[in-house]
Amino acid sequence: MTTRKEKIAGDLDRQFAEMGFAEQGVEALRAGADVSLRTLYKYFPSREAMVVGALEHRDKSYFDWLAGGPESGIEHVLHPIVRLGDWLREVANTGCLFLNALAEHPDSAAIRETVLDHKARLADEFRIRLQTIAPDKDVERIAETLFLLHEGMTQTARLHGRDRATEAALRAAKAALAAEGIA
Amino acid sequence: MTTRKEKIAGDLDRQFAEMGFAEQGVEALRAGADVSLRTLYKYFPSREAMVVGALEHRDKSYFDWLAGGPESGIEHVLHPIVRLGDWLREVANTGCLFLNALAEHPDSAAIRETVLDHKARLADEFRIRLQTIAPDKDVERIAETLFLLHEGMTQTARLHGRDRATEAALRAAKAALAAEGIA
DNA sequence: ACATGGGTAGAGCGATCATTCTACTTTTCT
DNA sequence: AGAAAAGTAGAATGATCGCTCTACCCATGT
Repeated sequence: MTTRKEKIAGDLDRQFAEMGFAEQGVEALRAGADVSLRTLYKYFPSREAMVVGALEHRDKSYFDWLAGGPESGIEHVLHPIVRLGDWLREVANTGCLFLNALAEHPDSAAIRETVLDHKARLADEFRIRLQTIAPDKDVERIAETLFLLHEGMTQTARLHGRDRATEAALRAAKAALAAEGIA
Repeated sequence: MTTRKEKIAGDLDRQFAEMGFAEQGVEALRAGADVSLRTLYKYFPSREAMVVGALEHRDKSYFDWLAGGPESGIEHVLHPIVRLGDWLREVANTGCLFLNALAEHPDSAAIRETVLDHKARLADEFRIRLQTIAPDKDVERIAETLFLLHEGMTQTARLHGRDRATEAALRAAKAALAAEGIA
């Protein structure tokens, strides 16, 4: 079951993603979530808390999105990049919500922490998957490369189109894995 | 010789880079550029024009920064990525000013155009360099990969540190070139 | 000498911002 | 049924925003 707070957080996520952070005043957020100002402030007592709430919602959504997929082989490792391609095609393609938030609020400690936490967990995702299929390799180093490709793909997609970006990232990932002796 | 407008644009660039776009009101920009409000508005008749001016200044700075370097071989192609590493170490490491601006002003046509123009020219930079050393290869496709690595490196640097990001990008670039038969 | 162009300082304007508050209604639980 | 909790609408507040305007200053060139 989803609580009211979670529902509102989802609405905030969607609105920040569609319209950016700067252009969305609290009144617009309220209208988009279809709640009263009082209720909105009850769950998210400041605009900063609304941003953090939206990011936490997006964090959950995205890791849910990555769940499943091949359990072994190189596909297991590449799966997050493939799923990012699906996300860009099916959900949204407006850059990284976390990095956009960081760009907009560079001196909010709470937002910064939420972003860094999400990105650290994403890097872990690649490490864990690599550890599963190639524990004898330099997992740390290869995971860093895959993480970099994931970030680059997100940004390139909004500039050059999703499909070109997805293809480039997957090709580069395979080349990087091959160079490390992972086929 | 640098005109007054160019000097102010440089100040705007620096301020947006250091403090982000959202937190900088026009009065703060004025103070940072050490001019009067009237003069600032004379050269940049709106806040949007100030953002565009800063981006155009950054565009020039960055392509100047990429100039020079090895004239042949794989180093010629990798040079922009090496120089990005220098930039992140010596100049600033706060993500991409252009993408940050786009995140902050998603529905300003002028800003969007300035950003897309810069990124298109950056992609061209890789194409031209590839054309020089490997005109028989699929320049378009390989350039896309290098562009993606450049973008990913910029974002990864502020999350995981410049040096790790630089190493990962260079390694991935070499692997991608090797996979295409460019040594 | 003095007009002119380009500069300064900073007050003022209307709009919008995040946030709080009052007053009322609906839902939920016992 | 009735109390308590949780919702609604939306006005009010004070701060800040982008931007304009007035009034004055100081170089420079003929």
